[in-house]
Amino acid sequence: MSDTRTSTVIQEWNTYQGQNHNQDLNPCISSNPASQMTQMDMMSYSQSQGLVRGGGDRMAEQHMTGLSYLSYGPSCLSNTMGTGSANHHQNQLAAQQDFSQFVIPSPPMPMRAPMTKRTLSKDSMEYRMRRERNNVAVRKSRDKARRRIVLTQQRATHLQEENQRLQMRIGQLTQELDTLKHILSQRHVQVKEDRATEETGC
Amino acid sequence: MSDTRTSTVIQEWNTYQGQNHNQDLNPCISSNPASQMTQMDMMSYSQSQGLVRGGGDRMAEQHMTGLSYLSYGPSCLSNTMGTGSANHHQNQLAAQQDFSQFVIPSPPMPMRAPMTKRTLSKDSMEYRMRRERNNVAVRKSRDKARRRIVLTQQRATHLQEENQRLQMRIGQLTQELDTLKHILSQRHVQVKEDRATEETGC
DNA sequence: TTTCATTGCGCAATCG
DNA sequence: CCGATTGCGCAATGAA
Repeated sequence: MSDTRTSTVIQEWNTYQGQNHNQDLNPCISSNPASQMTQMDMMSYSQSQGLVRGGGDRMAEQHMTGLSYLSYGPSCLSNTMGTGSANHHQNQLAAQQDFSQFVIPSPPMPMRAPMTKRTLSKDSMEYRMRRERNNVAVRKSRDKARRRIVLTQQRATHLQEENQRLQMRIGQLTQELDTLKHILSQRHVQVKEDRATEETGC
Repeated sequence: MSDTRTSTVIQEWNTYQGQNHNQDLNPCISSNPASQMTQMDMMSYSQSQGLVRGGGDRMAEQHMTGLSYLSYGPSCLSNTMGTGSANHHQNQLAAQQDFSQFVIPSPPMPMRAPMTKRTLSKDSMEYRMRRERNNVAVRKSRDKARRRIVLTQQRATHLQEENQRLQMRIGQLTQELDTLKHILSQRHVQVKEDRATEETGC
């Protein structure tokens, strides 16, 4: 599943635009989030939702087998592209590079309206709320997974130890059993001898 | 470590920009993936190493506390923002909100030139190459982790079963031992009685 | 310093 | 519709 996409990403990066994105903490800026609103630029169009990216399109796009993406001119895409997630998916698709066939050929495709349902936006408070809740859930889920892994590991270790104790115990019991069996066999001989003596004696 | 960032994210989202990103697997494309990556992954790219990659900037950026980024005009930043990762770090730091003290006060800080070395990428082929190699490494590492987890789970299950078998074996041996001990004790009594009889008989 | 390996994290798609 | 999971890419960090 994961092997094929390696090189493909590379081509996609071409579509990237400058985006310095980031940086982590710039002291001045980060301090007051508000300041950054710089980005508004993006929202200028983004939430307009109907237009360019709205969440709606998101859904539509996904199932469109990437057709919608073809339309991306390097120009429009370039600046809106997200760094993180945006890429992955495209990569996977782009990797094969043979989308040309899909572009026109598909007739049966329903191709739903781009943003039928919601504004979904990126800018919407709604969106951020959802994202934040999901992030919390993700952290929770991962903590749980981590704990589970540790417990399983400990359980295995414990069982391994107990196992050795049991093996040892079995060794002891077997030994003891052998001893008793030997004694018993000796006893048996003794009895016979006694009887013989007994008879002779009389 | 992970607790504080919850709310902070919200503010950061302002910086977000649109990005449609997306899409996952195109049926046609995804078809052959997986297969082998397991072993070849390591060597596949490893040897390419010599050419482009500079790497230097990455380090620089990280530890510059973002100073170099300040130079970024809001304009360029706004649209270029990455969706995914860029945020986190900001969050973590932003959460503390007391960076103002660091901004000016730190005199000893070397503060290297903003973009002295390289264009800093994002657009650079170099950057993409590095990212892609890391993505491969990450997938490899996670597959490994997943396999390890499964194996540990199986090991635990196996040990548990063996454990039960051993317990049962111990039960059998103990039982057998008790039986023999009983028989022996009886024999002992028998011998005494015999002797008594013997004496009396004469 | 550079490379690969790990790890924490957010995003988006899916699953219950 | 919501939280839980999961695969994925990014960036920081560890180790060689």
